[in-house]
Amino acid sequence: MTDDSPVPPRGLTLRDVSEACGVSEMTVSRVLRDRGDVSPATRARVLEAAKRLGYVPNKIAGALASQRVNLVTVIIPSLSNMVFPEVLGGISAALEDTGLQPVVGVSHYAAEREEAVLYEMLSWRPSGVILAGLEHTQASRRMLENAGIPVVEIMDVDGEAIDSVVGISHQRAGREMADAIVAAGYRRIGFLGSKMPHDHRARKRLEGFREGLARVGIEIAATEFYSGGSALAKGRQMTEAILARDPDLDFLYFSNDMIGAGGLLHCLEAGHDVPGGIGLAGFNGLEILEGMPRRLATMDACRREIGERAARIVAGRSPSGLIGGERVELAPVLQPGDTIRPARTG
Amino acid sequence: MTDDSPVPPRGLTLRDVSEACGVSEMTVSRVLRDRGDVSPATRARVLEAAKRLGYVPNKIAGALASQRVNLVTVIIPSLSNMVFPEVLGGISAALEDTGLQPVVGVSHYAAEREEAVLYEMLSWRPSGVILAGLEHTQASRRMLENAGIPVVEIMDVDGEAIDSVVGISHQRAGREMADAIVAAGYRRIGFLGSKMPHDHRARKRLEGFREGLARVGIEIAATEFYSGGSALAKGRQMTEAILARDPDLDFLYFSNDMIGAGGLLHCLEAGHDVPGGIGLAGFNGLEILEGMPRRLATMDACRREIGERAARIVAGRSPSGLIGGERVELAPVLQPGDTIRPARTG
DNA sequence: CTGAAAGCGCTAACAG
DNA sequence: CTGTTAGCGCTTTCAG
Repeated sequence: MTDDSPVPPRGLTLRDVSEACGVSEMTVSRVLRDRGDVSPATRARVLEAAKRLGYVPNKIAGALASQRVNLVTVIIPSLSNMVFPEVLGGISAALEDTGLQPVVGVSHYAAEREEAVLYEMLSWRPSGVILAGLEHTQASRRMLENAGIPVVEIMDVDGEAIDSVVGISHQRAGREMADAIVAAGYRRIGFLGSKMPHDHRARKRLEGFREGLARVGIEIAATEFYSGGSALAKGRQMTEAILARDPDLDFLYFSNDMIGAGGLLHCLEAGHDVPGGIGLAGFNGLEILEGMPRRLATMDACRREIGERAARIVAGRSPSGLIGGERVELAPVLQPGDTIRPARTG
Repeated sequence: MTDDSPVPPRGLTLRDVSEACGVSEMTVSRVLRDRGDVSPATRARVLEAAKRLGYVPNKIAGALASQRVNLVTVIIPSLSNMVFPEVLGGISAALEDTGLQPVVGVSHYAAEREEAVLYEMLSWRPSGVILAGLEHTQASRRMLENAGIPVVEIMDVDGEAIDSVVGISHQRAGREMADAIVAAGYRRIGFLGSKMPHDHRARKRLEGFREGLARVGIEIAATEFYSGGSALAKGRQMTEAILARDPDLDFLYFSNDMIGAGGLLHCLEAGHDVPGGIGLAGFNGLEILEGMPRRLATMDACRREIGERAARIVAGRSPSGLIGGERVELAPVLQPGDTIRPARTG
């Protein structure tokens, strides 16, 4: 613990290293950044001195001088929804050996909050921005347009992008789910979701879902919304409530897998015939579903791939070779699981 | 989209604002930072110009000049374990109006990775560091000791701290769980956990647990470990496996709530008598447990409070008024739920 | 209340 | 291969 090396309490500088090894600051800098040719001998001396002193370069000064910052701003709505940590996983993986580092901000599904976080983060002059959704404040859009760096909006492709976009169409996802449900012969359908007016993607799924049903002349028969609390518990309670109010429902579409899993648990306990008497489906393809008594029908939102593709665009490693303005629409796949009966044929 | 305001593609400077409003750079800077007295008139002119141009201050330059950075480095092992996002929630909340901003790094439970992330982040000269655990590489410790900023190690108090520490004793948590299980009359006990040699807290809980049982002459009768995959599914499979191997077990202690929940689901489906024939307990007090068919016994790890207390120390707002070297040990509370029978009395 | 000068610690761009 | 000279955009400090 007590350490006799002459380390100042704070902030060693290049100069300290330079003096410690008798090499110019410039050459020390070169060695430490692995730039330009330096003789092996001086190189070794520099590294030894830097290590001995415990020198940590000051990126603030470096960034100011070089006008280059290896940071990528990532703004997501929430960390408690497992969806976003998974996207982050994809981003981190793709950025791994690009020298870029993701820095995460959270908007809590509020555009104003997003604006504040964005402002704060842009003031560090990152080399790129990845942010969820296409809905932002006017000010946010202006900042992003003027930042002069790659901007990738992720998760959703239903709308107009600022620069590049990587995601899925939630409207289509909703529509396809409706099609599958109808094809399986279900007719009296309930929808359960969260009371989040600012979760645009959930809203779009619901719109697409309504539209899909409308095509065959069906309307949603009942809805139930929640806010706050344990999603699993809420799913359970909402399911009980909606079925109490409307026992004739033959399908429940949940806006996310967690409440869907809660609904599934309720139905099984209540002795409902799943998927014969009543079908169930969620959305996201969360890993947690794998441990449930039955596999809930769901639709994979391609979370990890979205993160990877977005990161590659920011890193300028997109296979397209484009410099911005890219549009990548991924196709979520329906995973019917065990809670939706096979489609009727003929 | 097309915007006729004369915004350069990148990086407006104070000078631009200064010229646009005919006020010295210095005064513009004062207005924008809300420092020093400025006449309302000039103040208004400056703000107007800054807003019109869409000026975003350059924190890199500001930080270099002022030697002050409003960033707090937070390094956690993982984002996929819901425990850590919850800690982050506490940190964010406590930092809310301190002007400090958390910046998150992930170590993936690897000390070397932590060291790399720490080096990277310290090179931005943050005003404080919060990191999980007490086990770090030698180099990490040195960096932290020499950084000259508040360092708070969180989650765990069993070991020697670098500066401040906020957490619980996982050894004691394990011991107390053992006591409760023994008091309830269970005798043939199995342990199920993850194969993570670098999850020191899980290891310490197991040690404490063993010790608690040893006091009354009991040894763990069977163990099962997993790695990777859906924790819920793994919990289910492991439980089935351990009970197949050793049907006489009357209690299963899971190293985390997720596998515990999986175990619970298995036991209920298999028709085991819970908690009469077999008791179950997890660890963490995760929210997801609330939606399960039964409330799994668990122990709250005080995640949010840990985050809050750590952040307050970094922000210099600790009620103790101390400047570092603080030690806060929180007491996790056993939540017996429905899966451990009442303690035998007499 | 406002401005001018002098750096913060590093790196780009040139010389040797 | 190595060193010198200017800044990067802002804030500190000190004069008005």
